[in-house]
Amino acid sequence: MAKKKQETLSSEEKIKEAARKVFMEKGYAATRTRDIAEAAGINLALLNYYFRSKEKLFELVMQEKLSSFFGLMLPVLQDPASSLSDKIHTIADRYINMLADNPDLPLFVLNAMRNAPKKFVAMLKGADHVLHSVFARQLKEQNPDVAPEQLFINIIALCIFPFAMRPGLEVLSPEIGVQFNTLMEERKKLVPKWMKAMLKVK
Amino acid sequence: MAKKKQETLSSEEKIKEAARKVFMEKGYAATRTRDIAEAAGINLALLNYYFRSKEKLFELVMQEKLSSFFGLMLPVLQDPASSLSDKIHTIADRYINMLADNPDLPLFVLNAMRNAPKKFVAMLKGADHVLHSVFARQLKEQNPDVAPEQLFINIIALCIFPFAMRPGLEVLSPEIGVQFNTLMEERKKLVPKWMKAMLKVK
DNA sequence: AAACTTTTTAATCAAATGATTAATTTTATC
DNA sequence: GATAAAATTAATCATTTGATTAAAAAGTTT
Repeated sequence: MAKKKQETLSSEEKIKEAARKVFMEKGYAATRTRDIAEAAGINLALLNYYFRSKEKLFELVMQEKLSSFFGLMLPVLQDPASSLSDKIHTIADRYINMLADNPDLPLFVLNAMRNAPKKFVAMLKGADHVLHSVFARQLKEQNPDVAPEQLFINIIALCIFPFAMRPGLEVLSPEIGVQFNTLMEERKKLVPKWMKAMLKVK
Repeated sequence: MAKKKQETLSSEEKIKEAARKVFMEKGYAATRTRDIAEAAGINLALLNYYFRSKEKLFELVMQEKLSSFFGLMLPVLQDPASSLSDKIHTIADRYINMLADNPDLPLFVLNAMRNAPKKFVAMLKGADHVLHSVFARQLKEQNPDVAPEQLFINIIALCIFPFAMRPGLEVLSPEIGVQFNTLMEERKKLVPKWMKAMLKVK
């Protein structure tokens, strides 16, 4: 069972796990350190014993989440060996897979970027060359008439936004809610096709 | 001057204005009623005098924002007189215009939908027929091979997501930051073209 | 097993926070 | 201009919340 594993985790790791869960679900401000302690099944004081403060613990989680979020994209953008089509396919496939398992990640990352742009800058030092990446160059080669930024925004938007707006979609159309996973699965093939079609637009 | 107008606002209206501003910038949990009182230039007790509680005031603002956010889209989706192409053009144009003036709106709405799906359901009662709208029917007519939900998601994603991810974009590529407004202006024409191209994808 | 270190706990603190109260000032009504 | 109603204020409450402390328990070393 999953329980067995949890029980054998160290207190430090139990707190981290709980912090990931609660911070992702409620965000920094709405999270109480007591929520985390309770979810972890540990004494509140242990949180400060291991992590000094709520903020430090949050930064740890944020660092992790930003890494897994951008780590999935950045190496692909810079890969000189793969074609543009390959890159688009890989990005769509990876993001849709990952977000199916981490539905709260997009909103968490968007909020983190908005609320702490400075820390965020520091974290992504060295990753700030999207515009001069191999990916951008390949986009430009394929379609010199549209700014590569536009198409970069598009692939990210098409892959990630559906997950961010899922709760809204479920209200606007309950049917979408029940078939959401299927729709996202379809998107793995559709996004590359759509991108290909958009690349032809002048 | 803009000041003149503000000074003549009633206390009630000053509080609402300040609440809009602070809630939009920081979200519900991170906002202190004292922040709002200070921004409004009124005594803290007046907030409760006019609005009973922080939560009631927030719901008022949320109601307003959701209305302006969805009110822009829903009538278009149901318009039997306009063509599919017209609808797409109208939606892109309106959203990009509106979000240029309200950059925090997307994240605010996404968070509101995620955090209070129940209240959100109540608010949008009667607007829950995206899938059976004229727009959805027109999409289906134009391309029976792709679920209309997919293309509905796409136009929303292409228009709204760039604003939600703007802080991230500015870090990933400072150049995008400076030319953001220009890029969004270009998108008014590009989004309809892209949608047209995507509609042909089987 | 004594001495020492690390981990864990219960109790508590100080500051922050949403809300209320009672008094005062301003505005409207007669 | 007196009287009542509405608006505003300063002071205060009760809780919540992040964090600390001092003591106890568990684990390690010699």
